[in-house]
Amino acid sequence: MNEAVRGRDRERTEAAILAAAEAQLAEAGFQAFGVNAVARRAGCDKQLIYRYYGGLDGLAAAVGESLGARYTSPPAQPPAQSYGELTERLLLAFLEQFRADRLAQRIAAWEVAERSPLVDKLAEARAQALGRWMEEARGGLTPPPGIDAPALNALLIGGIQQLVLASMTMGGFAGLPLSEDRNWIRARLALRALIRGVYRPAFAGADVLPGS
Amino acid sequence: MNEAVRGRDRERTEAAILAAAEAQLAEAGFQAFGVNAVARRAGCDKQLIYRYYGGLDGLAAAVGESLGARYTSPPAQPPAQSYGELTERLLLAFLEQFRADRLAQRIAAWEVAERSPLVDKLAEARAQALGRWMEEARGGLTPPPGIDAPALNALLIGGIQQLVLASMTMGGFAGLPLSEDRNWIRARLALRALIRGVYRPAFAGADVLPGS
DNA sequence: GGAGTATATCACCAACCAGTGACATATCGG
DNA sequence: CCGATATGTCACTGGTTGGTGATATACTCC
Repeated sequence: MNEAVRGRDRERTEAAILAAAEAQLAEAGFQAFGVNAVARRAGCDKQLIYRYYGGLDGLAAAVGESLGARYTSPPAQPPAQSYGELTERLLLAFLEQFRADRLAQRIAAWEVAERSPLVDKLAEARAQALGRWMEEARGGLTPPPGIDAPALNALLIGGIQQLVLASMTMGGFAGLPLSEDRNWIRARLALRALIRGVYRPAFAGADVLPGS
Repeated sequence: MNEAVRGRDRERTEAAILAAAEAQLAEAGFQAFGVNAVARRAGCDKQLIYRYYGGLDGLAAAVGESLGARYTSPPAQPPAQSYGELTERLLLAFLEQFRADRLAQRIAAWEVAERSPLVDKLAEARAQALGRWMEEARGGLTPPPGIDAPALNALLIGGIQQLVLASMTMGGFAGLPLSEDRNWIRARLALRALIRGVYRPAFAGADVLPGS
């Protein structure tokens, strides 16, 4: 993707750099996310990263902005009957979503590894996208009284993230070998059991476990 | 801690290097865990790291071995009446333990950031220590039928880890501002609610929440 | 005391990194 | 057509890293 290939087109070049940045972060991880590596991958000089994005920080901010579009609304479903049912659907969907999104995984790993203005922008973008995604699907439902939904969600979302992240690097977590699909089914069932346990007794149907 | 200070004493030097390694990893994180940094902190030449530990890998392995002693058994308590009660106690204790152990946090963050023989040794040591710790407290109790304890534990432990790690770097997680102590109480209550939800109905007493 | 060895330090290498100034060339407006 | 500007490339600095060979110094045993 050098000049000879694509001509002198700033827009195209900027797009190429942004794409290279996302690819580099997703495939090689945040440790290998540097000006040199991105420029190499984009097939242009690193100077352009400084000129067009003001350095790696600006580039990361651009990645963050382009991140919002990744969280597509879950496919239209019959509206949930209760907050518990909604939570179950959302968190199971989040598991699949997150498991399939290497870029989000890398950012999540980055968030817990280091604090820097660079990762702050990405983390904020990811958090907002996730927040919007959940808010959009909520449909006016509110948690039943006596239920601290934000705390419960934080714990469960965190558990999901940890399972996915650990499965990618260590192949499992806390004794669960998550390289095998059948153990992912166990994880989904456990997640469902936890959710149903706290949001009981308002549970009637929905015994189908998506993704299994 | 150079030669003039401590004399020529291999044992002492090795101990100094190991201590420096743990301190460096705990305080500065795995990104700053390198031969140069450890040697600087230990006040000796990095050559000694190669001579005595065979490089950074061996040093990491040594850190891992010395890691087992960090997980002290929880203070003797009246034996748990049920597996659910035991789980509640253990996971709440794990939260406090992990929150206070910067070294364990750094290793946990490392585990999800990178796969390398270096982190493998540390991760394995941490996993084994955690496993022993839980096994030791189990006291012959077995999960009730229909309960997938390993999967549940993995999810909940993962959630705890994620909350702690995210609170250290981002100051919160998924909308929970974990810089405030009162929100940590919410997290503990949510954890307890989740556990009690799945292990119901075998719950009678134990309404005191440790650490609040 | 003197030889030999263990211990510690120094000096250096090649590779990589972020960042910048100078230069070349294509494109567009007068 | 020619100059100005946008775009792209090159070359270099200063700094850090992991790793290694050579050297200096202290300790030990004969």
